[in-house]
Amino acid sequence: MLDTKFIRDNLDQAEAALATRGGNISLSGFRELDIKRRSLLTESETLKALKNSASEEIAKVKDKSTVKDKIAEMKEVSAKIKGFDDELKTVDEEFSILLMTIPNLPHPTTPVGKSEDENVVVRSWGSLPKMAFEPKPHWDLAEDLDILDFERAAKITGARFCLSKGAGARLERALISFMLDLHTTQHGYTEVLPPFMVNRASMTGTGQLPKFEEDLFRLVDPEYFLIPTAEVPVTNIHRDEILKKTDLPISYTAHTPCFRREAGSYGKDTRGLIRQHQFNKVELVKFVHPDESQAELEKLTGHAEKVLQLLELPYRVMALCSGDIGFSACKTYDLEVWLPSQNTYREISSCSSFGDFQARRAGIRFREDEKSKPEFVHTLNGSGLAVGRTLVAILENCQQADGSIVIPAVLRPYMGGMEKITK
RNA sequence: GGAGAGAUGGCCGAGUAGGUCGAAGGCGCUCGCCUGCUAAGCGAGUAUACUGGGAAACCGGUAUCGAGGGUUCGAAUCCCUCUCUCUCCGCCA
Repeated sequence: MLDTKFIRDNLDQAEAALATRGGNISLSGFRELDIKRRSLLTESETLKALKNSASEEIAKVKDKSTVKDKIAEMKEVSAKIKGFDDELKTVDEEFSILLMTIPNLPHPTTPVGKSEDENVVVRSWGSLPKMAFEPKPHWDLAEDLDILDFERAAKITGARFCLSKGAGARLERALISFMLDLHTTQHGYTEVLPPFMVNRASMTGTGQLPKFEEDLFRLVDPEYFLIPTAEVPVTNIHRDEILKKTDLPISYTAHTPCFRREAGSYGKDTRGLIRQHQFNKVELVKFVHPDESQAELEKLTGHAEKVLQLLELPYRVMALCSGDIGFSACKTYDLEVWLPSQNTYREISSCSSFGDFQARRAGIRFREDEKSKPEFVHTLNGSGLAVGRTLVAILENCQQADGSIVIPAVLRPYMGGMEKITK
């Protein structure tokens, strides 16, 4: 959610910034509703002040029969107030829906561009594997090794689910442990294990609702949502709280499964593990002082990169352009890992700063010092990493001519010393 | 699933035959005084949001006693619905 006072005073500037996201985001309704809302508020509150002072007088009088006229008058005033308040409620709802559906303003350092084609390569790491054979896609490798079973998962549930088996299941578990251990012991994050279902208020706090309900799995009774990312429950840990400045920055890491409808992506990535309805992810979430958020984004991105470096997987860092960043984000770096079978880089982590956009929605604040008014913190998060896609990258990058997989050295302690996955 | 109890400010905790209660008191915290140091003591202050005025300091209005609705001139106090917490019973990983 944007700052209403800021938009009120800088409507053109805000509109211009939003225009760089593409689409037609008009703020014309904002001014109208804002004015209407405030004028109703003034009328209603003036009457309420009148009513309050009259009530006080009535209270002082012992013999109520002497204030009959006043009581009758106030009855009318109350009815008028009700009228204004009903109208105000309607306007407020409209106004808040409008505010909730306006995306964040891109950060000045976010490159301007229309689509993902205009994202900017910031840096690359590692050298691409040289294979003296045709690299196989991960689904063929996994099927030959009998470590992933898509067909049976489809039988159990449906399309876009996967059953991991044997060394595959263990490798996934190893990756999760490795990532969590790295972030908690080397990068200063606190591990949390949150609920995988959240309520509507939490989804609204981080920006998935009200606009993106069709992307979510929803339970009907009670109405809960399966989390599409740990960002949701973890950022909401501090919803409606005033944090101590000395507590900042707060850094959490969490492994959770993530659930996504993937509506509207029916044709894409239908084979393999790239796009699933359920996948594991280790998430990094930070609550920081507003002055630190850009520096913290660089740090957080570095923490995600470290995972790829230790796994010796080649990747590149992309700065997403204004047309490609997410709804709540003001700046985003994507990490893209090399996939030999596709001869391209694919997203494996997305690291974003949100400014005070989420904090304002979710009411997450801090005080600069004891006496000052609460201010909104800045929030950030990033994948560190998407586990399923990491598994894909390992299978594809570490494959051998005979179809076996050499396990990255850092994972071997988590695999009981196993060095290679073979038939 | 059944029975019962509860939800008040940073925390604890008063407040139900509706009226001067944004809310006693205590703790904590901040500032000042006192004290050789520490402890103790004394005094003052200490919620949030929206909104009007002001360059600002600040001043005014409104709302908020879990959430929403109702009764009333007036509700923390009465009525209804919902949410959450706790206790006991049942069931269960």
